[in-house]
Amino acid sequence: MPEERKSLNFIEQIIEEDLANGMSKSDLRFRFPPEPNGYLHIGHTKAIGISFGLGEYYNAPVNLRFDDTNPAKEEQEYVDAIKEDVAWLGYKWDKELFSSDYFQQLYDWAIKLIKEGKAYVDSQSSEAMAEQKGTPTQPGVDGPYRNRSVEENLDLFKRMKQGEFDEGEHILRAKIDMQHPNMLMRDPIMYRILKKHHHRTANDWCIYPMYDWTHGESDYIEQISHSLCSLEFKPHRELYDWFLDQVVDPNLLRPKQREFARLNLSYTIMSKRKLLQLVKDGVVNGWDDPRMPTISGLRRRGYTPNSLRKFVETVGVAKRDNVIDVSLLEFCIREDLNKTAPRVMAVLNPVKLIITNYPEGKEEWLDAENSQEDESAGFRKVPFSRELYIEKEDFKEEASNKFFRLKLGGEVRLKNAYIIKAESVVKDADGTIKEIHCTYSEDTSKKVKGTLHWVSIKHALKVEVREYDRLFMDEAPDSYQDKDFMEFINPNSLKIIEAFVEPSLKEAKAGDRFQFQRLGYFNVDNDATDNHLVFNKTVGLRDSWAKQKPKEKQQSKPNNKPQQPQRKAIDVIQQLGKKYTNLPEEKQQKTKAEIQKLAENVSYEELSPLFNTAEKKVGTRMAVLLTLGVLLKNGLERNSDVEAFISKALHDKNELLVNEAKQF
RNA sequence: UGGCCUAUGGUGUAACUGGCAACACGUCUGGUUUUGGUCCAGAAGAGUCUAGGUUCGAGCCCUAGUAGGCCAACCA
Repeated sequence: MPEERKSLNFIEQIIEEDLANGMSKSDLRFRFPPEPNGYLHIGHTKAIGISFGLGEYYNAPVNLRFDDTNPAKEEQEYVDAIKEDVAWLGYKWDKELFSSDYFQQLYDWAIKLIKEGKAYVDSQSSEAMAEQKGTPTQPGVDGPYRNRSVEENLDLFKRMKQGEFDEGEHILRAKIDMQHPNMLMRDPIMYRILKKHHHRTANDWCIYPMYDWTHGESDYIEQISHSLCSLEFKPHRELYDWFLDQVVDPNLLRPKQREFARLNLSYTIMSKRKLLQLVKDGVVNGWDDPRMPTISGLRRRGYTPNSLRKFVETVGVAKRDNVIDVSLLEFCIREDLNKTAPRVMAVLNPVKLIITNYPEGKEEWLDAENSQEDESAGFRKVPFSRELYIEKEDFKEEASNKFFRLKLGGEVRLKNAYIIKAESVVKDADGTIKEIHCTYSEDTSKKVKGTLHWVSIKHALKVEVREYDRLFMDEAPDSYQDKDFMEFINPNSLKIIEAFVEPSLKEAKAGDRFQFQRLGYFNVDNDATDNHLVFNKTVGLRDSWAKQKPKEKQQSKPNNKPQQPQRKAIDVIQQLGKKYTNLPEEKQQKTKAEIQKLAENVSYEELSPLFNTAEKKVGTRMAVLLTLGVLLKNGLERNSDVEAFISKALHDKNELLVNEAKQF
């Protein structure tokens, strides 16, 4: 197999290098370390995809480790939700672990550090310590307790553990360097007193280790080879390494922290704190509200694990800040559902249609294809009768011939059924259309441009449909320092309507996904009951008609815009010039002729700014020179700028340029 | 008066470690179609933040700028 060389992202490259440098493949081990203080969102999906993806790729174990060092915020509910989400995405963790499993080991190591004079108990207020810490631009100063004796530190720390002090009275700090340029190295806190119930260790502890002290050591205990996290932890790496230095056994594997850019999605927010606010303020109905960017929200909305995995894979891994367009997410779910979702007919915004030449009381059960993308999906029966619902949007009394749908006197195909012709409408006093009267023909072989979906009124099921729009109206709602993200909430993000669906949907179960033909993908919400179906709109179909409509309006106005603004000759010349020097000679000649031809349409005013082109852009200067030649031939007078440009070309190192300049 | 990171079409990532900038989404044409969907064919759009330098040759290496991000929680 000629094995197409797949390009590796920078993390994969690091791993490949480590492997090349002697690390054994069997030493590879990863971890996903969520804090159980909220639900996972789509940003976490990226982190999960990276670490678990690497695990799958290298057939290496991946631990699910809950980083639970802050009993004030963490709850069992979140642990359960996180496990459910990771499993739902289709990943299998090796071990389910908790940082709290390591509290004793961490404590023992802390004692060791104290004994070695590398940690001390500080007894100041947090304000005093903050002041001594300095700022990013100013070094810190040593505090008064920095040089306590080992004995005193040991005594104090043990008494902290025994609960002799109140919260805030003492903390344990690493003794590093208060003047360090990296603020995290200015004697970071290792332990604080927290007299809180912990979801796992209950009241066993009243001192809890901080993130930095816990994380690297946990990685080390688990022998994680590559500890991957997001970019904001980059400055922590130095401290991560320092803490590791204090305890590592050179015979054991030493974990390596590497950082990637987190995922951002347009028109949404990704902060757990802000997501929690949406839940608490009742803006949404819980963490799994289908408008939420949480994994549980997307699941309820109808997204598939596959689509999400494909999405994070497509997005890639790098180190620069990014904002992914939601359209990519939508593409991924459409792509997946197009292949897998059975098609059905549903009318969301009905208008009554009567087929006047169809016998009253007659009904037929017609064959309908379940999926044109999947032959094995087979057929089902849909009932047809004299009175139907179609979408209001699908009918106009009059319309241009760009409108493929039904209009008076026009013909259209009813999906899976007959061709009908609109004859007349019945309106109420306001002029609202109440009924459309049609005739039908049983000849279905005729070619007509439009095909409409429909349901038989008599047989249709009345259901609830929840249509969602983006939760925020701004592309980056939490990017403003002077505005709160809540200001951008879209008041119309949820629309609940009553709709009619074909009777085959009667037995649909929560979670089932369908394509409502010509409309979009929908799934059955958990709120559905046996006699009240509820559907969520996952995503609409691509709609090139919706895109055209605004254009149609514009066309009614006097249309005097040039269709395609002709590109300026000078721009084309610049473009040709770019590659000039790299071209083989034959092509150069061709390009040269092209430039000279275009030059006829260039003015001096357009050309002169290009005299300042950077020296190394030889190609562009070449093109400018050629153009200048044409202008001079056509009677342009030489001025000092022109002379200077030519002379500079004459003295260039590039032979081509010099030769050309010699022509002048 | 700091430290660290980043800079490639509208967006996101590539470019075999120096050889005429590729892929996906999006946009626009055209074709097929009992979904204005899917599918198929094609197009436009970046000379790689700027300025120097090294080189026959630079997105890639060097120097100096510029812009953006992160760092001052007893959060993770």
